[in-house]
Amino acid sequence: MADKCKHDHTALLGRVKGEMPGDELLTDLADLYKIFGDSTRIKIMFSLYEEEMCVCAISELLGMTQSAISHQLKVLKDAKLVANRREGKTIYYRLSDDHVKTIIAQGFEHLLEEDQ
Amino acid sequence: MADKCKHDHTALLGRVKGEMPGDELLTDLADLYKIFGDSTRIKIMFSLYEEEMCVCAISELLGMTQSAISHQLKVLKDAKLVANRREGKTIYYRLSDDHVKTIIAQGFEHLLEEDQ
DNA sequence: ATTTCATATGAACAGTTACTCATATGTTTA
DNA sequence: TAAACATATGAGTAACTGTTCATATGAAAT
Repeated sequence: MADKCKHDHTALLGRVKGEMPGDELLTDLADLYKIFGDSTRIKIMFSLYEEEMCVCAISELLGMTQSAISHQLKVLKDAKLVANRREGKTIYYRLSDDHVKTIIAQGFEHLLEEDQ
Repeated sequence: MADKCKHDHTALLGRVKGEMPGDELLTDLADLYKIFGDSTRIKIMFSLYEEEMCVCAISELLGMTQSAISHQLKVLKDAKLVANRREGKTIYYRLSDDHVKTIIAQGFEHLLEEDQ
């Protein structure tokens, strides 16, 4: 699978392989970032940054259908990035974790530094 | 586009809209995370965490074709997440920014906390 | 009980993406 | 100059993803 080249990488590869986390963990990490990698989901998470919101409020805020928002909320909930509570017919969503805020803030910092 | 509901969200939406960054910035943020959301690219970035590597070394380390790695390195370079230098026929890649490390580390923290 | 309202969900479709294969580019060595 | 080597890149393809549309679920009100 990996193409051959004439370099001798044995020492380097030994070192790097030792430091690398396992495949499974790296895949999990990629899957986590995949969820942040969609503007609709990012907007949903930003909407919930300060306070909880019901589905139709998010839908109205983002100008998207309730169905589209619900589908994405499911993705976010499966990843445990948001949680919800029911109050009658209405379901309120919130960020489930302060890490979500930290991750978003970190990405922002990167973006803003780049602009300089 | 957004479905109607009987709730009155005017106050809430006013507040949240004021706090939300612009659409363009949120899209840029999603695009940044999109790049982290692929296990091959994550593995490449981890490979470069401690020291620079040439393309064929990465290819050998990950057990993938040189072409596949080169394609992904281009994505990473276009996003300015990696940089490279030439030394004869060989091209060495490195992380272009300490932010890359911070972003990865942040995601890891989230994953590890979840496991508890 | 039936209707209304808020949300969830399955199927289908269009757009995107990551890899493979073949080939091109750029550098060194013979 | 030609051959060998390291890397880059375009086209093609299979798999994935986000939205829409239609419908289902679950709770409250009539």
